[in-house]
Amino acid sequence: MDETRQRDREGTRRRILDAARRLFADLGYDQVTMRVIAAEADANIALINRYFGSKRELFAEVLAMQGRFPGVLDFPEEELPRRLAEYIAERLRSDQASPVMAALIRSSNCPEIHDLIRDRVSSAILEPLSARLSGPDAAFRARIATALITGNGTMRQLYGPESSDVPDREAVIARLTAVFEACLSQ
Amino acid sequence: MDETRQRDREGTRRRILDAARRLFADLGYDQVTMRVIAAEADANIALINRYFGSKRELFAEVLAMQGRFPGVLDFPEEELPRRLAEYIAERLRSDQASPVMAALIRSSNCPEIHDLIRDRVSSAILEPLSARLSGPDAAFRARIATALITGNGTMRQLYGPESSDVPDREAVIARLTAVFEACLSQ
DNA sequence: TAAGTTAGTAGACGCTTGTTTACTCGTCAA
DNA sequence: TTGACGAGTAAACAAGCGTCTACTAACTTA
Repeated sequence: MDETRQRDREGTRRRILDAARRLFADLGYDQVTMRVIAAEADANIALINRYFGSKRELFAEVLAMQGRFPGVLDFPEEELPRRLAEYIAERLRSDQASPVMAALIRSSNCPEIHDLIRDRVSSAILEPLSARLSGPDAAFRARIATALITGNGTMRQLYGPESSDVPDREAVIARLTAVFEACLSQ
Repeated sequence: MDETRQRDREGTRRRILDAARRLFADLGYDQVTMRVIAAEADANIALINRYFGSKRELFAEVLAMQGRFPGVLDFPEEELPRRLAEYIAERLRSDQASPVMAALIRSSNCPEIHDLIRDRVSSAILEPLSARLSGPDAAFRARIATALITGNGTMRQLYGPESSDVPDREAVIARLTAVFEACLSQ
């Protein structure tokens, strides 16, 4: 590459961050190498460590980019099962899962970032969900629902987005709503 | 090590297999190195490939060791929710999860063995569970229940075996039974 | 006892990983 | 025009990985 390149610190930083977000979501933390991120971002590999410090810190910044678990949790308690069901139903077929959610599931076994993952699941899903539940054992009920959400991601990862035997959207939502009600009800 | 060692092909093979089962369950496929397996088995590293061909084939053999998803599925349909709930409740606190189950969850993101994991989940959980369900959408209902099982494993991996806010066993089983009923009921 | 088979060993092989160093050169203030 | 700053680059670094080869030595068979 003999061409001269623009000097654009902020732009390069953003390209790296975008590439990292895509790749971490698609492949998980330890299946993504610095060289692949650099190539995808069309940047030099040394710039990743220059701008972010390390791969781990880059991953932390990717996690920090995204907000809470998509607006699903911003509803009154009695609507939560239905909203969560719709969210899962959407993710069952659609090709793109939530990047952060995907990164979490695909990276949960990497010890280097275990604390980042755990804190993120806590602050983005478990705690806000638990806080919305009234009655006893709110934390435990939220934990079961969270297990269902992450488990759905794992199944999707194993079997791909389009499982042959998923019934129509109506039935899926009805079923999942009932399941979340069983998780979350007082 | 100047000591002479016993020549015991079957014994060495079994030591390697046992060490691999433990380590894969505790750490997942790609966090376990051949050298660590060899050390844990007190065997030479070259013997692993001699006896099993490759790391992947060793993992396949570890998966093949174990039978179906622990007897839980050998009950009539109407007992399944309760049995599954008891199984999960047990695994919530106890220190040792099912080795194969743990290995599955901790390794599900490794592309090298993706097909092994998927086939194993299918044959050990998804298909036998689905086969026991009557009525429409059996495969989908089984899939939700499987997501709950694997998701529970993921949560356990993130937060450890002893989560502070787990209610007493009675309440846990009651709650989980209701959730599995919502998953599996016709 | 001599020859052949094979379990076990030590060490290197080629490769990939995250990270770092030494350098080039575009940009802008003095 | 000159000099300093810093974005961008190429190459190397040490460490780790799965795998393989050449060898030793224990057991079996003739």
